[in-house]
Amino acid sequence: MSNLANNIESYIKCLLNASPNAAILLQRKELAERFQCVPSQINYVLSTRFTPERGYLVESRRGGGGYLRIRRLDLNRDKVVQLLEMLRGLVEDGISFQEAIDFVGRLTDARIVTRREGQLIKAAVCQDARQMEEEFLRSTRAIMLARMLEILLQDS
Amino acid sequence: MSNLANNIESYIKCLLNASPNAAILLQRKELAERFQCVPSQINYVLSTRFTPERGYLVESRRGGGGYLRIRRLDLNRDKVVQLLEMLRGLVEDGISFQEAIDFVGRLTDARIVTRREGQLIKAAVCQDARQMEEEFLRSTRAIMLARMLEILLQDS
DNA sequence: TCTTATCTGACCTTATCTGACCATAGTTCC
DNA sequence: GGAACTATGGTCAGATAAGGTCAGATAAGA
Repeated sequence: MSNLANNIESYIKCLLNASPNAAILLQRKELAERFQCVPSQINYVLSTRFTPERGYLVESRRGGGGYLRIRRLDLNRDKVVQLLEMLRGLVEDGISFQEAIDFVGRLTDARIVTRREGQLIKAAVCQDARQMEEEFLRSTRAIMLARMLEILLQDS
Repeated sequence: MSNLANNIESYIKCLLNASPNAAILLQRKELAERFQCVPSQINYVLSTRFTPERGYLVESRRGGGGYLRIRRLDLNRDKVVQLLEMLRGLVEDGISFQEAIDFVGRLTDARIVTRREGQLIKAAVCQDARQMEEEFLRSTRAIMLARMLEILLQDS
């Protein structure tokens, strides 16, 4: 269903797509006015949708002439390989379910995996807890994700 | 034999039939109001009638702008029906690693999944034992496989 | 009567949205 | 240069708007 947050999110993404370098500069107040909401609603959207985990970078500046700069960091294959390295190294820390979901989102956005493949990965990674501890789950998830990524990166 | 649950069930099925892609998006509260019952009655109907075993998928989201999305899986193809049969047994008995591998082989042979997708599934399913017991692994594997199959059965 | 299916309501969790108050960066005026 | 003013953006608690769960009451069948 379409709520304010979703609308603002799509609007920003649309602007980002239209931008040649996947970066936009805008004002919080203006955006809030366009959607007829309080300015802090913009912060809500930014903090829930445009997170680093999802591949976005937000900078801002207060005061007169203040602004918001939103950038989308696109993953390329090399970056994924790097991330994979990290992931393998960090098997102890593991990865949360949400982090995994966000990561897969980035992969699909960057066309590194298809939508269907992305869903497949998510399905695999979303194991239900049952008697397992979160500690253990995190690490299992990381291992599995790493293995799946390896497969996807090696061919094609 | 027309009770509330049955009426709600038919109503939803009717909407699904009218939908071009066999998927609908609605609100629990609204539906409850239409049938003048408590919202939780909707959950009852969903959990007894629109189960994966019966070929449906239900997603939902809470909060402002929350929704229920109900999808009917395309069960026309014989192959899919067969898969569902297999899937049903799967979760109870669990599945060994080799069985899983073989199963995926059949899926690729039948062109239900691509080679790449098949590898992905295998990668996910081949979890290393570590401290887990085989009994537990079998069931974890089965559940995961079932979840992935569910995804694949969705009309991409 | 006994069992199973329905149905309800109280209580819980999550997502969204607002407004009051805070922090920072220019601008103006002395 | 500094004080006062103005223009932004940031934070956070609390209100609002959904959907989820579960125990227990009720109804329908066997």
